[in-house]
Amino acid sequence: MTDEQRLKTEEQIFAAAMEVFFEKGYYGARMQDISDKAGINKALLHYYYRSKDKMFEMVFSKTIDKFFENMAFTLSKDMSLFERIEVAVDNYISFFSDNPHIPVFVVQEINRDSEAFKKLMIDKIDMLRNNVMAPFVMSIQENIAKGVIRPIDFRHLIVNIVSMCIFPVIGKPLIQGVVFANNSGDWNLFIEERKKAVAEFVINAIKK
Amino acid sequence: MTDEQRLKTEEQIFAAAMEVFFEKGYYGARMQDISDKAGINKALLHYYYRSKDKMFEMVFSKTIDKFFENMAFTLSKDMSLFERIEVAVDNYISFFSDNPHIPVFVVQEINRDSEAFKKLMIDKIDMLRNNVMAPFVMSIQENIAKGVIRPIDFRHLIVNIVSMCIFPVIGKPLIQGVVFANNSGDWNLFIEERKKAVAEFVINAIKK
DNA sequence: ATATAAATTAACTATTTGGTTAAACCAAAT
DNA sequence: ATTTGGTTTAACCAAATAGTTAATTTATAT
Repeated sequence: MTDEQRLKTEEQIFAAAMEVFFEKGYYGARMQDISDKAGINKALLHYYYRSKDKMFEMVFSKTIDKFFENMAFTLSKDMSLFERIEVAVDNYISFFSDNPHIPVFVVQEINRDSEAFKKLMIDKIDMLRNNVMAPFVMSIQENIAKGVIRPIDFRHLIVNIVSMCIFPVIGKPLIQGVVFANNSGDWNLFIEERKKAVAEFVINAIKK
Repeated sequence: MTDEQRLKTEEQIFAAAMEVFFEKGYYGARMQDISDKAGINKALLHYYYRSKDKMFEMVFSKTIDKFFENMAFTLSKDMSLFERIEVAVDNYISFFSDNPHIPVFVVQEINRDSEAFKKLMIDKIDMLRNNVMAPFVMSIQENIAKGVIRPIDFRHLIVNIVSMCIFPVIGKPLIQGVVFANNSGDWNLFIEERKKAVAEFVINAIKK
């Protein structure tokens, strides 16, 4: 069996594992379901990934990486504060709604075992804080000093932005019920609109 | 055995079931854990609540009720739009942070079986829409007409408010990592601050 | 006090689940 | 052709799990 095929099998398993863990979470995921989805024998799961725990750990770790990479990507550019906000919001909403399982999965699992998550996060946190937080916070301070925006606690601002981008995806059934009365309306249109709506909302909230 | 004692047993079981389902979710909850926590024999669970499914259904239903009641409570008063926002935000943040397991549980379970949730919600949705949404939306339209606030899509406004109130609770480990660098700072203080910060943020965002 | 009905338990069952094992398979090297 | 080493599978195992049963205890009514 060639290297390509070996990798293919391993990757197929991993892809299947992601799907199942995303949909069912750690407790709900079944090794049998994963091997069925990958089209291989269940024993192969343990051949390539020793245990459910190890397998989950790799899926979770990779997902957190992807999550953080996306959080870090856009804000590292050199832009004005308002541009930064526009681009970040657009990027976050795109990412979350293109990968709707990820936010639900991440929220579920960081609350199931928050210590494991914090340990996992330690390595990536500095990158995020240096590349994203720091320049963003500096930009905020500058604009406050220049009198362009109101004085505001950057922690609340950041949490506000992320909340508005991420919650609609994880609260979709709730929002569809309350806002759309389950007529489901055009959810994709609603999310598309939010890219502009949220950015405007934030900028209006801080602009003097 | 007296009526009080009978009720006491049933209620103890229910309370234990809530705790375990809140903490572990449907898939992670174990009937044995629930009976241990209630201090009774496992068979009693089935004596009072036929199955895990039925028991979960009752816990979930009661939780959704509590959730919706809280969402509905404050906005039903007769206040100005800005007062409404202040009171609603204060109330939502208080409720969610006093019952931090509820938002995580609800988000987890509405995504696990969103159809079951929608069915459950149908009865309560009209109440919520009539008592909360309708007067709030009317107030928004009035204030737009009077030129007090910018024209804004009420759906996005509502989703924004709820997002900023609920997400910090369900994303706590993430936020603690990114914003507090896991020094955990004073989380309770941060949440307390948000009651004012979010209300101000929203009002500034819409005020002309 | 005794009969009756409800509450409670210990012990059990059937099924599911993560994980193992030994044999079969297959590709490449000799 | 045969050996060799990694890959894959069918069959199996032990523990866990939701649910059941039959017996015991407790409370209530007569």
